[in-house]
Amino acid sequence: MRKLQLIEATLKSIEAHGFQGTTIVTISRLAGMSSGIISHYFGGKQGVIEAAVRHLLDQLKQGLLTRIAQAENPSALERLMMVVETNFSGFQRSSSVTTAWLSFWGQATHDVGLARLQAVNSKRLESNLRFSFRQLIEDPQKAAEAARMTAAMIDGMWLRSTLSADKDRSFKESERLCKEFIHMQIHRFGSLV
Amino acid sequence: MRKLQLIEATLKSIEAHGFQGTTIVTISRLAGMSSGIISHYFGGKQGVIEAAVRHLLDQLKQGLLTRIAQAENPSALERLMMVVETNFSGFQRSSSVTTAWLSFWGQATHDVGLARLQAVNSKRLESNLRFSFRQLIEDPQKAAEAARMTAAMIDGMWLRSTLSADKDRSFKESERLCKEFIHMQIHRFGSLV
Amino acid sequence: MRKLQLIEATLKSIEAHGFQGTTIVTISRLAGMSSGIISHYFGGKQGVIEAAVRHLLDQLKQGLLTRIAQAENPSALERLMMVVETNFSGFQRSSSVTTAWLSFWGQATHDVGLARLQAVNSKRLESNLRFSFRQLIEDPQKAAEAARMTAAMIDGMWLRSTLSADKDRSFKESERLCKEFIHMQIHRFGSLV
Amino acid sequence: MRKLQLIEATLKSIEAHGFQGTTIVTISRLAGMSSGIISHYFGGKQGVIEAAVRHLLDQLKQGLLTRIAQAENPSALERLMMVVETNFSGFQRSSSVTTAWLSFWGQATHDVGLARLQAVNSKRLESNLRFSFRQLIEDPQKAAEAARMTAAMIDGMWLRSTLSADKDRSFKESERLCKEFIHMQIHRFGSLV
DNA sequence: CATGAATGAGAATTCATTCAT
DNA sequence: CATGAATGAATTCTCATTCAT
Repeated sequence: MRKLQLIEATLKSIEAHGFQGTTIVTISRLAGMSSGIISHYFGGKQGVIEAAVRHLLDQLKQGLLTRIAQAENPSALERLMMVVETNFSGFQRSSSVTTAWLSFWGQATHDVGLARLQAVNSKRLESNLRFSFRQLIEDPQKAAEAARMTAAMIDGMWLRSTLSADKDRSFKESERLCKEFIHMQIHRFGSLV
Repeated sequence: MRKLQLIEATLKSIEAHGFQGTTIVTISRLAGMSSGIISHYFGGKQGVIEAAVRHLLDQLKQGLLTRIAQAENPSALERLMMVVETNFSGFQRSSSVTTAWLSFWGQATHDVGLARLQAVNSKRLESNLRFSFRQLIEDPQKAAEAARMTAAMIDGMWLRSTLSADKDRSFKESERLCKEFIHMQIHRFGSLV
Repeated sequence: MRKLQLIEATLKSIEAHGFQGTTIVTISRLAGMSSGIISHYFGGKQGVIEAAVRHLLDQLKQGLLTRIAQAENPSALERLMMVVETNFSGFQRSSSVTTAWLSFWGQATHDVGLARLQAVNSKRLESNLRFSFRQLIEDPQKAAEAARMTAAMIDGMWLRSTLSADKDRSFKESERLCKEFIHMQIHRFGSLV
Repeated sequence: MRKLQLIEATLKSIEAHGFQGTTIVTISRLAGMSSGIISHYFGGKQGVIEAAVRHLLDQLKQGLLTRIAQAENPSALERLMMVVETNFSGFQRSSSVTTAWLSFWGQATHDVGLARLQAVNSKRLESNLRFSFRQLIEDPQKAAEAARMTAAMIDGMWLRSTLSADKDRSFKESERLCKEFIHMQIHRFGSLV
């Protein structure tokens, strides 16, 4: 309840003031609460930041699960498309989220807690892709490679879009190219289709 | 001379203490100089940070130019390989540089100076790739797309390697896969070879 | 409450360390509070300085009002004496106040905020005097001149006393001479008495 | 030579940047010299400030002496007028000088060196006036009082003019009123004319 | 439980002084 | 003699954390 409001206020603050400019006061004011509440609920500033990262990761995970659940018995190819769509969903495109992601990456190298979370997320993306590719590409080696490349393509496209001037257009084009890349992979190596 | 030493100290400090933990004191101490020297040479902390980014961008630019100059009359394909090699060179893999890059990306969204530098760099990579792809792929649309995808692949692979546990292995594999991806593109669309 | 304590500490600090030697630390220490409190209450050092000036001006204004209120239906001449007495009252003679006034004058030429406050105060003294002189001197031109000269006499006497070695004696003598000067004026031009 | 240039630069700097904003760099830049030169010639910042005060006092002293020398055998009344004229001369009205005077007064209470210089100057003005008044007013007590009041009137008028919005007009009027005040004194007490 | 006033350590910046050239 | 690069102490301001109400 209040925790979630504070997490959302944290993302908003990072969007509005940047990671450096985000203080306990900017967060609590955006949440319409007192500054003391953050230490009370999260133990400190560090705590609410980590909680916000966890929230982003969870949104990504839940986004894919929801998509899969809504489709009935999706094919492997459909699942791959869903992975892409999830990573380029409106939520992941939103200013507050993109700015936060970038900041978190920068912090991750010096915060073991964030680093661990980041590693889990990174591996999950690749593993999700590999799972589906394996059903389409016979050679496990080739499937793993396809997953690895697709993961990089998704992250790279997302990164370049986030940092581009015309984000909306760029995100749209990125999603298209990622999907095309997946088809390219299957076309080349696929033998099980 | 002294300016370069301070820039290198800045990168070292970001590696050692993180972007947030980097202060004028950590930088000047690593450079073996007084704290006042930074304001004297760069006008302030902001100044030395921007100078450090410019330095990284310049290293990337010079790295490619040097590579091209050393080869005599490199083919378009060779040039593409050189772009990849430059982005995965030892310098770009070094801890101080990778941590700095990540931090800079995080800052770029709230610092117009850094944002501009980042935009220039991003466009240069894509434009370098497009230039070479155009000599190998007849359809300019396809060549542009190949450049765009390759740029994302390079950035994504670099990002994932930087954040991975076994960076060395990951960087090596990343370079291989990026090159393979270029070949894949030319194999599919190439008609001018 | 706390604001007033800080203002008094500011005056004490200027007395003890001079205007230049007065820092946020000397003020807060004299007030027995933390240094951060000044930014919290006054927005910064500049703020507490301006508040202190306002306080001095207010004391001067209230000093006269109180004096007038205590007397019942004072005559114009009595009011003129009260103006003099107020400007040479114990408060205005106190070290912390005299040092502060001198410093403020020095600052006023380069601080628009202080300059405005100083102008208000200067005009109030002259206008108070003019009001009473008009009831004693028929010619308004002469009354205005008397006010102007008396204001200068008061400021000049106060200034010279403040900077003199034997302040106490000098202030006493100054008050006497200022009053004598007023009588001199009325004796010369007065026609309404 | 160089010393004088630095003193003039000091006054210019106080005019341009205020007393607080005046640094060794602003002074030396205005003098077109290096920053080190000040320590070399005056031993430090404090030194050049004191030298500047001495310069102002000297200008005031010399101003009167020159005026007296130019007139041949001036009468006591003429000498009194000259004292007033000297204190309201163009030099004493100039921005760089007025700002400096005010700053010096503020400093004098916490700098024994400046305090001594200020005392000398203050006494000289009164003593100059007393010398002439004694030739016009028989009662030495009355003559001393006239000198004391005139000195205060001059300082007060100068102070109020310096701090007023329309300095030029105010200085002119001040000079007139000070002279009128002197005549008023002689008219009242004078018996030797 | 929630608030927000108060603390004080830490940061960037300024600047008088020094000293090698 | 003169310079100005380098130093580092001092200052202001920020802000995470604490705690009495």
